[in-house]
This record gives sequence, C-alpha cells and structure tokens, in this order.
Amino acid sequence: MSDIVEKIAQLNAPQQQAVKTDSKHVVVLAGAGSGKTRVLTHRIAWLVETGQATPHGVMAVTFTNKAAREMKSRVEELLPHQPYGMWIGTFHGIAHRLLKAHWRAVNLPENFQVLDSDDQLRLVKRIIRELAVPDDLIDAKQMQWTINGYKDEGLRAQYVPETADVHLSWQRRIYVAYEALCFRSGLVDFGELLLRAHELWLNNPTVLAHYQQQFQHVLVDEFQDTNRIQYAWLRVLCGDTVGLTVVGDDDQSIYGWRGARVENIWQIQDDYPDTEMVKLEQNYRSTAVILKAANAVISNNSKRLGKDLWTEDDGGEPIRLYAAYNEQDEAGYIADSIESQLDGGVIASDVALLYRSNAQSRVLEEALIRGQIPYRIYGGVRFYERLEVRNVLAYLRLIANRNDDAAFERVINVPARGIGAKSVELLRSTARDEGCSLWDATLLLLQKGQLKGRAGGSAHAFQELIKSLDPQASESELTLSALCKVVIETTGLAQHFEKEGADKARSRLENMQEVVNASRNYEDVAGELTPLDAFLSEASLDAGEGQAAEHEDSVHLMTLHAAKGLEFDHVFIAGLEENLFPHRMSLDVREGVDEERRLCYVGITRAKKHLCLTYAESRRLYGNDNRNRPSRFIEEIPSELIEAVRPTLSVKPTFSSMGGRLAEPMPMAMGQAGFQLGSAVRHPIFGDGIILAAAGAGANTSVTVAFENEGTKELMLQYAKLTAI
DNA sequence: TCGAGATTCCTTTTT
DNA sequence: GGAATCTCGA
Repeated sequence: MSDIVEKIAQLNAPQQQAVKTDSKHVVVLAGAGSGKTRVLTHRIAWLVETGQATPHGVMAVTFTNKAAREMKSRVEELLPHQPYGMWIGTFHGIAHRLLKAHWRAVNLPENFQVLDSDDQLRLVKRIIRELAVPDDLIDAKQMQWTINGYKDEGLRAQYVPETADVHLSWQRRIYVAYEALCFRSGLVDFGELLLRAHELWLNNPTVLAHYQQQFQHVLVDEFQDTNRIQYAWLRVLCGDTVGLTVVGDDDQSIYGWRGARVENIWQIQDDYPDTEMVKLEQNYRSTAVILKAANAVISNNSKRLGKDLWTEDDGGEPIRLYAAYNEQDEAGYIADSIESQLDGGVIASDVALLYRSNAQSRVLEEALIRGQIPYRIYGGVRFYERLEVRNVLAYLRLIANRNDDAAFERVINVPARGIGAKSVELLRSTARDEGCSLWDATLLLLQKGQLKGRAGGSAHAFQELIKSLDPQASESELTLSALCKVVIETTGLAQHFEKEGADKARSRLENMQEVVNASRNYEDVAGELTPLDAFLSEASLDAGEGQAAEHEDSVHLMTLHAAKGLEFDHVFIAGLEENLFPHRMSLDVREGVDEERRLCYVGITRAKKHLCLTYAESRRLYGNDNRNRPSRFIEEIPSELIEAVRPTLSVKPTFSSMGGRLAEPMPMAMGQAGFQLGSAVRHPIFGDGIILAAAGAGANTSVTVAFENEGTKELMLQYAKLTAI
C-alpha cells in the first residue's frame, strides 16, 4: 500500500487527480506523451491496493494485443503480488473469452472459429456468386467493407432497412446470406465477436448481472478509437453500478474511417452526468521545438476538445526538412542521415522511419539495404496473413472443425489434387441445397456416387487425410507442434511451395516452421480449450508480430498509423507531399484532411529529440512520375522551427530546369548503363551525385550530374566512370 | 484441371 | 511497378 502511494506521489498533480479520484466515471483527456498509460496502470494499482476493486473485479481494455501485454506487465510491476484473475485484453479478446464461456447463451457452436478478413472476403465472394448478383453490381471488397461497417454500428442484417434502391437491396440480401452462412459454418468475424458479446448482455440478464457483480471497475485505453458497438457493450456492462475510467486523445483519432467515434467521449458525459474530466497537458516526451510544431499543426483543426500541450523543456534541435528530387533521392538522404547518426553513437532501435502508405516502404528499404543499415518493418503483411501460414492454419482449422467452410475451400485443392473449380462448384451447390457444410456435402456426394473419377478419389482421400490427423478421432498422441509438423509434411504443402523457386520457397518453409514453433506455446495451456483450439483462436486474434525479433537493434519502419502509441528519439517522416500526405483519398471525404492532420500530429509527437521531414518534388508511384506540391502540413509548422536542407546543388531544380526534362524520353544508352534520371551515382574524382538530366544518343550520350561537393557537371556517359550507389 | 500470360488494383487496417 | 487475381489455352 505505502509502495503505491509513494509511486503515485511522483506523478504530477493532474495525473494524481486522475489516478486517485473517487469519481465513478472519469474521462482522462491525455495529450501525446503526457503519461496516459502511466495513469491507467497506476489507477488500476490504486483501485486494487485501496480495496476499491479486487484484481478479479478489474477489467482493462485496449485495442491491440501488444498494448494489452504491455499494460499487464506494467500493472504487475506496480503491485506487490501477482494480480490473479485480472481481465486485461483487447475488446475482441475479451469478447472472445465471453463467447467461449457462454456459447450456448449466444447460440454458437462450442467450437466456433474466428474468421479473419481474408476468409471473410472469400465468403463474401462466394455468396455474390451464389446469389447470382447481376454482373459487377457489387464489388466484393466493398461489400465486405459495408458488412463490417454495419457491424461496427451494431446493425444486423435483419435490421438493415429495405429500400427500393437496387444496389442497396442487393447489399442487404448479401449481408443476410453472409450471416446465414457464418452461422451455419460456426464462423464469427471480428465485428461479430463484439456484436454477440453485446447481445450476450442484452439477452441474458442473469449473465449480465453476474459480470456487473464481478467487475467494480472498467478501464479503457485509446478511447477515441472505440466504435459504436464497443461503446454500447461497455455502456451496458457498466450500467449504473460499475465504475468506468477512459483515457483518450481526440487529437489522435486516426481511425474514423474504420468506424471509430470520437463522439463517444462526449457520450459518456451525457450518459453519466457525474463524469469527471481530467486533462493531462504536460508532455514529458518531446523537445519544445517538436511540441511547438505539433501544436501548430493540430491547431488548424477546428473540432477539438481543446488541449494545450506544454513542456518544461525549452530547446531542442530544429526540425530538419529535406526537399528531395525524387523518392530515390529522398530514400538516399534518409539512409545517409541514419548512417551518420549511427556513426555518431545513436542506437538503431531509437530511430523510426514513418510513412503514409505501405507502398512507400520499398524504396526506403532498398536505400537502407544499400547503406547496410539494419531495419525491421512493422505491419505490412502480417505473419498469420501470409499465404503459406494461412494454409497450414486452414488444415488445422479443418481438423478442429469439419464444418469450417472457409478452411475447407482454402485447402481442398492446395496442393492441387485434382479437385478443380467444377467439383468445388458441385460441392457448394450441394451444401447450399442441403443447408450443410462443404465437408458434409462431400460425404453426401461420395455416398451417392455423384463425385466420381479423379475428383471423387481425391475428395475421399482428402477426407481420410483430415480424419487421420484429428487427434480426437485417432489414437495418435501427437503434441500440437508435432501435429503442425505432420500437417505440413503429409498434406504436401511443403513440396507444394518448394516449386516456387529457391528464395521464395525458403522463406515460405521458414514461415511454416515458425507456425510449428509458435504452436509450442500452447501445448500445455490449462483450461477448457484443447491446445489446438487455443492456438487457433489466438492465431486469428493476434497479428503475430514476432516476439523474438522485438529487441533486435534495428531501425523501425512503419506506417504512421502503426506508430501510434510508440516513441523514438529520432523520427523521420517521409513523403510529405500533397496527395500522398494528406492522402488523395482523404481530400473528398468530409473532415478527411482533419484526420490526416491528426495523423501528422501523431507522427510528429512520436519524436523525443529529433525530427526530420522529407518530401520529393517528383515521385514515381504505380509506375508513373507524379509531381506534387509539398504538403500543407509543412507550411503549418512555424518556419523558425525548421532548418531546410537542400541537396548540395548550386541551382535549385525547378520544373523548367529539371522537371521539364524529366518528361523527355531517356536516352537508351543510359538505361543500358543501369541509370535513370534521379539515380544516385558515384564518380571516382567528383564523388557522389545525382543524375539530373541526360541528352544525346548512343556514344554521344551525356548526363548532367549534381555532385554533393563539386557542383553540377556535364559528363559523357561513355568516359565518365560512373557507378550506381 | 493446371499453369502461364493478361488484367486489374493500388490509403490507413490495432481486431 | 508489382502483386495478386483472372482468363484462357493446352
């Protein structure tokens, strides 16, 4: 007890207020770097230590598994004893846990599976096909998006209003069919987890009463990211008795496009008039310069709750701004900067390189590789979303649940075993007519002898294979990881991918091996679930960001979205151009630019010591060159905070001096030499430079190169010993 | 049924 | 520009 009091005494006044308040309902508006996680963890410890809540009576909700893990370990550090039974998890994880415990009450099969977005898309496509939707009226991706949108809003298919609009009514029909199919297959998508958990409360008063009794206090992190159904779920759970503390920052709301509602912050105050609001405005993370820039940018948004972040720090290096010729130059500059930072003793893992869209990462990666700088990309294609991994998991899912149609479809013909589109179509139509799963349809057709020849034999063999692997049906006493291994080998997946060519195959095999490794962690879990079920549900609810490589000393590359919640000494943000950041797509969405600006604010405030922004005057995107003006966000930063770094070039490249020429066809000889306009090159005497222009043809081809230290020179390609760098 | 060329798509995406 | 998906011929 005295321990936690001491720790809380080290917090600043508003933080202490937020931690110790007796108010039952608290909204903590916490600016970037103001210690919101600290407040949350300390409040949990305070509630427990003062006896206002038992560990069992605390629920803490986050959005990512990573955040949940982090919170758990930090709470454990604060408390003298291991807090047993505390509910710390993601919305989806907690919902999953509830549904597993009360599957009967929400009308789900005991072994229901979580459907990830790729499977979801497949199901949607299948339904669009089956319903024979008039050609191209409905796009599957968009339909998936629509369904998720409905679910985020808490809207089931039956409640979607019927309309005369052809498009909308088809959407409604597809949604209805999709729900039916999920139900039949025992599949639950991400939105469904929340929806069912909400219905669990609504339809089962005794269950709700039980949990309202159990929990004294619920705490929510990143509250600005909650959507309607998540709030509704919280609201019902908390009722009139359970305490609720939420922490959020309206300025860091960057998931509006996914249904997040900042308004939920107001909603609490409406629902609970006694709500106390605490603002945390002192920033402990960044230098004054960085903070001023962030404040200046975000002040251009009008709809704000209004916070003014301040810091005791009063200095800081200026923000560097580099205007690159093109994305190659930009990447080269960033790589060079990082290299010299590392030479100066900076640790690679204290450096982050952020960008707006994943497509930007390739060029940046290449530059880092050239500079031999260790890096690691966060996000991008997640581990459990990789093709080979998903195939292994699909086999496992089918072993766990024969009715998992999504898994069935994925692997029935992978590796190819002679059951092609025709046969699968037959299975589908039978399944539809009989209202059964694809697995049962296969059985039925085999019995009736309607699945003959090669397809029939393969289908039978396939079913036997799955059955033989099922630990429950056979006597095999395989451990989970051994089962994984067997699956990879006996199903032929390993050989299947080996055909792909050396490099790719190796990484595929490695990833599959990684599944085997990951499964080991579930072999001796205690609980109601079998190891297989535990592993599968975890796999679908966890992005699978490698835990092992976490602490490797490498530069972090990620999108701005992925960077939220993290902090780094040195931050680079690349691609500050109109149409890229703010993104083109945001420009015609209501309040789209505001959200982009918040994203920019998030990016800037990741930096503790030093921030570098870059933009390219010309950027090759999707195969053609684009010229965009520097991002408006740059102008919004007071110029006295910025130190502009131009490439060392005597003449500033303008459209007429350089861009005009960019549009001209490049002389053949240059391409043959492996160069293009904008290529970074090295000359034995003049040093490093960038090719600005080229003229002539064949042996007479000359290039204009801007050297870092020697100014701009025109060289004959034939004689100048230029090498690409 | 399979695999190679053709065509298409391309913002972010914690779950 | 590149992957991912689709289509068509063998």
